[in-house]
Amino acid sequence: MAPRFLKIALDTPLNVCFDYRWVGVSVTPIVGQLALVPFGRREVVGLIVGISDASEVLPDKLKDALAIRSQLSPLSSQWLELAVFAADYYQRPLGEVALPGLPKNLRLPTTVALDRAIKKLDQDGRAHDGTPLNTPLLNGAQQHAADAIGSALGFAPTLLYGVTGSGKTEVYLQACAQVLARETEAQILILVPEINLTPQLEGNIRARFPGVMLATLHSSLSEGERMLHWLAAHQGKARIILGTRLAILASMPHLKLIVIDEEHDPSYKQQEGLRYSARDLAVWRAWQLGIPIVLGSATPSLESWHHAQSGRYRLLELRERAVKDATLPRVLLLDMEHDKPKDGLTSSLVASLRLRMERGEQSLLFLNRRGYAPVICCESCGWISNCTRCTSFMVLHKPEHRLRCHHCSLELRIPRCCPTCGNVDLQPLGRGTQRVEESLQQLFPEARILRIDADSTRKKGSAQAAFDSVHRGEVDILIGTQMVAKGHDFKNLTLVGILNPDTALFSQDYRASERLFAQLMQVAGRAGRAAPKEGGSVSEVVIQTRYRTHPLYSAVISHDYDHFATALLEERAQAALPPYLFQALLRAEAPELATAIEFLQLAKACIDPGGISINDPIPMSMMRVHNVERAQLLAESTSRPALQAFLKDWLGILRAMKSRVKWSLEVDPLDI
DNA sequence: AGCACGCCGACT
DNA sequence: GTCGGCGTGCTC
Repeated sequence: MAPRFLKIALDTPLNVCFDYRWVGVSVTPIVGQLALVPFGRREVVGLIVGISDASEVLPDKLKDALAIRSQLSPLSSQWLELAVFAADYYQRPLGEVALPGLPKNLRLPTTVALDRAIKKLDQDGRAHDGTPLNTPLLNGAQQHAADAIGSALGFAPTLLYGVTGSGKTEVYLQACAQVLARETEAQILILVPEINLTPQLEGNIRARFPGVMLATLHSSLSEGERMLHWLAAHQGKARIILGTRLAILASMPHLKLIVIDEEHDPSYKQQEGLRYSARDLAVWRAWQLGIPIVLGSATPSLESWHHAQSGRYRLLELRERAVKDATLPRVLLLDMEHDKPKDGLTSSLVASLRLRMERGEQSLLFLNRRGYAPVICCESCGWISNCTRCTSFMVLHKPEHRLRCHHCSLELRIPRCCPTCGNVDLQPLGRGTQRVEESLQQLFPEARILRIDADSTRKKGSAQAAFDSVHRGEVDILIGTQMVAKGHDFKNLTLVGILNPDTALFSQDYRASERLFAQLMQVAGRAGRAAPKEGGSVSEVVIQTRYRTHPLYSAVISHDYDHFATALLEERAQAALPPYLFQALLRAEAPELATAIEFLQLAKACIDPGGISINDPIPMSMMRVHNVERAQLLAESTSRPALQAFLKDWLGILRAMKSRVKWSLEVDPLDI
């Protein structure tokens, strides 16, 4: 038989596919299969994206492919199209999109792990019975939403806007039940921001659908588990796939519904490597497959809200809390100008905490700043603890007796005296969770206080243990960073105190207020999720602020996302900002800022921008990290296709420049 | 990105 | 005399 030529995508930054000869007779290659090939001096696994009788490559350069992974059914043409779309949209090589999403064990020269996983799945003779167990009764709004989602056919994007505690999860589950019942092979993808924060969801799904196989896909799986779960999804055996953003690139041949929980959450955006938005790719995938997709949130992203307002997405609303008699908490603003805080706590907040203590109820204090103090300073000469490698402060971590840079992880012992003037009196400035914990312990010596932040939960499983002890009622006052804001359903929590949100009000970043609002609503939503007890407290959220008249706080007080979002959208429209504008950010880094800026100037000058507006290069807001200096260049257009076409040409030129400067492009950047 | 080759500094 | 620093060049 004449040799066949395989076009293979490999995981390299080179923006091309590579041709190989296939001379095997017993195996006929198929597009979508994986193949082991020699590449330079190594052997790697690539994806067959084309097969033909001829190759443009000179015959003496061509090598033979070594093996085809024929025990694995080919990835579908639709999955391939998804990878091609993502590669084009984010301007990355196809192989860099298609291959890193596969389990590492699939990309090894040996197939033992694959063969083992296949065997294990073959032995699983589950009935695939989608009948739900113990389905709770929904309220009217929930039932309407579940029916609307569950019965939708074709591409039907829905924004499920439901206040915190309104029972969105139950709506998803009952919509899932309808889809599973209707189509015997249907698969459902449920995306969550971080799997660790929603361990109860996995349990809920298993309990509800004991007859169907559930596969989870997230970054903390072991390689063996990842292989097994990915394969279960690929073979169609897993009918519910629960995962984080990376799961959007899984192979699910019978995908019939996509659910994106907390769709506004920034963790759907990958912040390194291929900087994709799992939410956006999910919408594309639903469109491609012609299936319904639900985006759920109490504080939808402005992008999604905009689509709902314009009618592109269907809007479904849940305005009531699902638990009978549970109401949204009362929100109060504590004016720090009049009630001067001592150790970061106003007297009113302290009184509220005391009240909860007396009634045996739990309180939560939210401060989005870990460590003891964000900086220490010398009062006599003005020295402050700057990081020597970054444009940032070294944060005081008192328990460890260390100064730590949160950007490059540089650690120093706390200096005995000022490095410039020798003064021994170094003072912590500002406060983080550790310092608040210390003050609370002095204020309430008898209280059981627990701090939850990235530092207190470094060990694997310790976050879960901490949350469990809160649920068991072993904690009176919980203090934490945004880790405590999401998802948790604390039944006995009646007070949420928000310590220092003002800094985000006047940020340079135009998305800061959208994020702050979402965060405040989220953490406020931890309070009052159960019906109030006889003689118990009314659930309250208290916000310590110096700007009590700020419209953002007015919106939080009235739980009024609609008006707030509409006002923000109006501002964005007037200022010509996303979602009315599309952006791409070119970043460059070098030992010296000037080198990075120079490169970006060259990048700006090397092309006729046409209708695209290219700003001037500027240093990044965190200019230096780990002794690398960084700058950025923003390209904008009101037309997404125009921007896409421009980027394709631009990247071609930039790649051809072969500059020594390290650069990268981000499409639809979140942080500018 | 890997992984080689290649040409200059301090060490068993 | 070697080990090893990272510049630069290539991968069907």
